[in-house]
Amino acid sequence: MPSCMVHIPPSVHRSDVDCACCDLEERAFCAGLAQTSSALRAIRYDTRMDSQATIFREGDAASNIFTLVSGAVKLSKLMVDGRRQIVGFLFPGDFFGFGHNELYGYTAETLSPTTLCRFPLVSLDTVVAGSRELERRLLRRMIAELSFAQEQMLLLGRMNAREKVSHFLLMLSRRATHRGEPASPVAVPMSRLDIADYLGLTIETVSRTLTGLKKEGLIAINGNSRVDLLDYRALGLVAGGDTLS
Amino acid sequence: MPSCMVHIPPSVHRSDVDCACCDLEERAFCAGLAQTSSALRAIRYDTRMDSQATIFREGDAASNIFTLVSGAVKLSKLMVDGRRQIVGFLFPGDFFGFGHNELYGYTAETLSPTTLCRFPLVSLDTVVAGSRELERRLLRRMIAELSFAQEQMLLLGRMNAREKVSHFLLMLSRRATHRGEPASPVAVPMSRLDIADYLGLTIETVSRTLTGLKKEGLIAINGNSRVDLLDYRALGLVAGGDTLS
DNA sequence: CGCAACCTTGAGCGTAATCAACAAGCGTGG
DNA sequence: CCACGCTTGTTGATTACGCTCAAGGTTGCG
Repeated sequence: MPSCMVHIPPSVHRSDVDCACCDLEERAFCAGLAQTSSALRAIRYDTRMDSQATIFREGDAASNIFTLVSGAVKLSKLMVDGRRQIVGFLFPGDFFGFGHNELYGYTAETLSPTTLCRFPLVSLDTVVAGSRELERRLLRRMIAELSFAQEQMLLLGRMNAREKVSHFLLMLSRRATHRGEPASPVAVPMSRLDIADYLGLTIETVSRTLTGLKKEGLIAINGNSRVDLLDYRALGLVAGGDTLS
Repeated sequence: MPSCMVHIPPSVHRSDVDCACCDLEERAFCAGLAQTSSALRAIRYDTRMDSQATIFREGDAASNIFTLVSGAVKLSKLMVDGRRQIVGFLFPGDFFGFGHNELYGYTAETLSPTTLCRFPLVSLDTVVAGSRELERRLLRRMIAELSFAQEQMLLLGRMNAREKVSHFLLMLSRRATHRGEPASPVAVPMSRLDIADYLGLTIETVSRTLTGLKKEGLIAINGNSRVDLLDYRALGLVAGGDTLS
């Protein structure tokens, strides 16, 4: 890894680092294109952020889209009285920031120190117009996102606490393997409160359910941010026979 | 309305009716394009279906996408034990049928006698490749759909029964006005069970909540499939201050 | 090492689910 | 045209799952 290790100053800066250094490989929506599309590379900004930082807020003018390069991000929506729903957790390779009616529909915050690839939307529009392949990929990603959102609706509307938590752990594991990490000691970068707001539960119920699964020997808990999945088969059963038709 | 009133045989047939007869105007994703894109027009099939008919099932090979021309459609996901989550209700102008991994992620059924515009996906791919504008519109629609799905997550995860039902009625009303129908005596083409499976409630709770709202004078109920919204302001308050930031 | 944030555990409560009976539409056929 | 039966919706009584309120433990960071 030669020029990839070059010093990257903190915070935001115009990137002159070649996309070849991006270790996301085929997982990013822009994978492979940045090499071919100098236009895309030209509008790219690297952004480094601390843990627990706000990337943008619900209702802000949607002016950028982002690819998550390293770290983790949560997307959330708020009600006036403070009730919150987390609508997504993002990991390296995921993208976010498409707004409806020019506004972001959710708040985006980092869960850990994070590296982002930022694309100004106006510039991106013109770039997309120049790349059939890029637009095609964006469409495909949106379809996958929507499909995932519908799965989540099933979880929120029809699963009980045990099913929700099991499903959540299996999802973390599946996504970890998808980006080349081990399936079992799975990293849980989000707090219990975040998990609760993602699953439509309270923090107490999440905690109780996790201890329940632990006592049954399905999982082991290491220091609150790491969970071993000891019995996938049983967890899958608890998760309640995924949407079978 | 001249040639628009031509006889259309029942069931599926290759359409030779001009899209100009489509009264969806700018609401359909293909609006305006069918006139200009003879390719799109060429692959279009009209489909008529009875009420309570299955258009496709969750897990079927995704081979078509559809635009709803008239009638209403529900999209649902099933769990092995029969629990069901409705992930969307569709009205004229809406489109559906994009599958993830070549498979439909939900079952689509009609709620009333329905007219569909069906586009074979393989053909559409090539058509889309020929129309920048078409692809752009599809992407925009997907973003709007995703945004709506995230709203629904907030509803399913964080709202109580009263808020869910009020929100639901207001949504029906808003969408009715969007397609040029009156806001208040709003058509409710779906059963109580469908509403329950959409809101993550039981049929009894939906019923009780509706009678509750009726007794408070916020709505009036006409024959189970028509509701008058008597007090938008109050309903909006009950709906619990929409996602405010 | 000390403190503060986060997590766990417990007791009691409340909302919506469940179980059950009844009413109201609605389509069919006598 | 009305009676019948079936489907759909409403209402009631009771239960249970997860929420709330409260206290006690951990963890990790300065």
